[in-house]
Amino acid sequence: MRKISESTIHRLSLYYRTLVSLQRERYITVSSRELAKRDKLTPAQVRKDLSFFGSFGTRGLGYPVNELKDKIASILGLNRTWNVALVGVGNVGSALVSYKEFPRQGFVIKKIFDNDQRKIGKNHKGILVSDVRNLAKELKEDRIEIVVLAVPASAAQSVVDEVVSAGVHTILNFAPTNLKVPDNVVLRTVNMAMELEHLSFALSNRGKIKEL
Amino acid sequence: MRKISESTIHRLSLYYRTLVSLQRERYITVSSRELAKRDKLTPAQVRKDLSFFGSFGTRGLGYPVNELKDKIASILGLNRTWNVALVGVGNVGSALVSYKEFPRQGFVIKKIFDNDQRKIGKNHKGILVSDVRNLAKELKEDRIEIVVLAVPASAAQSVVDEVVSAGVHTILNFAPTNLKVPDNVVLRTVNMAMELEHLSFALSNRGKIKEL
DNA sequence: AATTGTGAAATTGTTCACAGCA
DNA sequence: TGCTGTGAACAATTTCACAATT
Repeated sequence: MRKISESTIHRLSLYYRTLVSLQRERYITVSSRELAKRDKLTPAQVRKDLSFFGSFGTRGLGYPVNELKDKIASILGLNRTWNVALVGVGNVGSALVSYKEFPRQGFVIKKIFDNDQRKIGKNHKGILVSDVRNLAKELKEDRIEIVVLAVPASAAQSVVDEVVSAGVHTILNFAPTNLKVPDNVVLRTVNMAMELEHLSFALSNRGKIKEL
Repeated sequence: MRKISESTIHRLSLYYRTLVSLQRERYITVSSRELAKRDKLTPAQVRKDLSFFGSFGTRGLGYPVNELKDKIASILGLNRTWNVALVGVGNVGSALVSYKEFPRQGFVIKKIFDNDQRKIGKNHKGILVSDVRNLAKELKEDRIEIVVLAVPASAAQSVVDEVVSAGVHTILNFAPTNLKVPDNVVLRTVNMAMELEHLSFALSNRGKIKEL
């Protein structure tokens, strides 16, 4: 099977959301043209993306919404639940605990860690905050598969090192810092300042930007 | 001038951060090799990117850290401040108000809006929360240039419509929904569930992913 | 000697255009 | 007829490789 690029995965995520909407709107089938329109892509792109995974469409008719949604869910790993741990329950961490899309898509926060004695032992949405000193032990005990990092930049690298050594190889980082991880670790960093920089770039360079 | 692609802007943001670090580490010059290493890119890529904007480097020596940082700051529009308004001060909004990177990079939250009477009039980090019913008027009065949207998905489209009609054409959206905007509006959406989907995809398809 | 700047080559990603099927 | 699936054409991006410069 040909490898799938980052941008294809991103588009699959878009298709997934659009298919959920179409399902709510009682669509039975959908054409590549309609999918493309809703996600601001071209019909050819949609067909190319989907043809990666087999022939789901019916010529003349389009794609069956339910089936396609389930197929994409399964490709994205959304047809099951994932054990997630959150490290750092400050401003960003608290927002993430309440983020309803996570459980909806199967991302279940099983553990919360912090290093602040005032927070440890407290309850966040039904989850007791653990002492980060027990991080490695508890990550293993609870078979955590994904760690979400919402600690200050200064603490991020040492937490990552411990997470990795505890055997968790999939990390979503919200700390605004570059982290070093071994090659076998999948690390994604979300940096909100960098998102704003795209906008200030666009404002500063109206017309020079190629695509949104 | 050739147009700059999305991914080039993203890399410029990376370089900017790395140059800030290098400055703190008292580097005077830096080679494309060192920059590439820190940002997990290739030296050729770094040189190609930077050569877009002129010849800053010195052959045999590398790039002057301070000058290059300032140059990239100016390309990204970070050499000035931007008036930002936040709409929605729930979990995500509260986190954004406290996000220290924003003011550091010149993104100054001048106004906060909400539709919850219990929140209106209250103070968030020194900013009074305004009634969202006055949105258009106050966006204009305060010459807001960027709006950050942190409202529930169900409210997002109507807020966007009002923001656009008030003349603000640059929006960062945290609501997990697809928004329609006119072509002249720059809209970026950050969807944390989609970020996690990349990770669940990676976990489900170890080996099929092309790049991180 | 070290490192930039850059055309040319290689690779990757997107769109076209049409055969094939319901 | 309408729409998928896909090889081929095209476009964009990345990497190579080396002359130019300090």
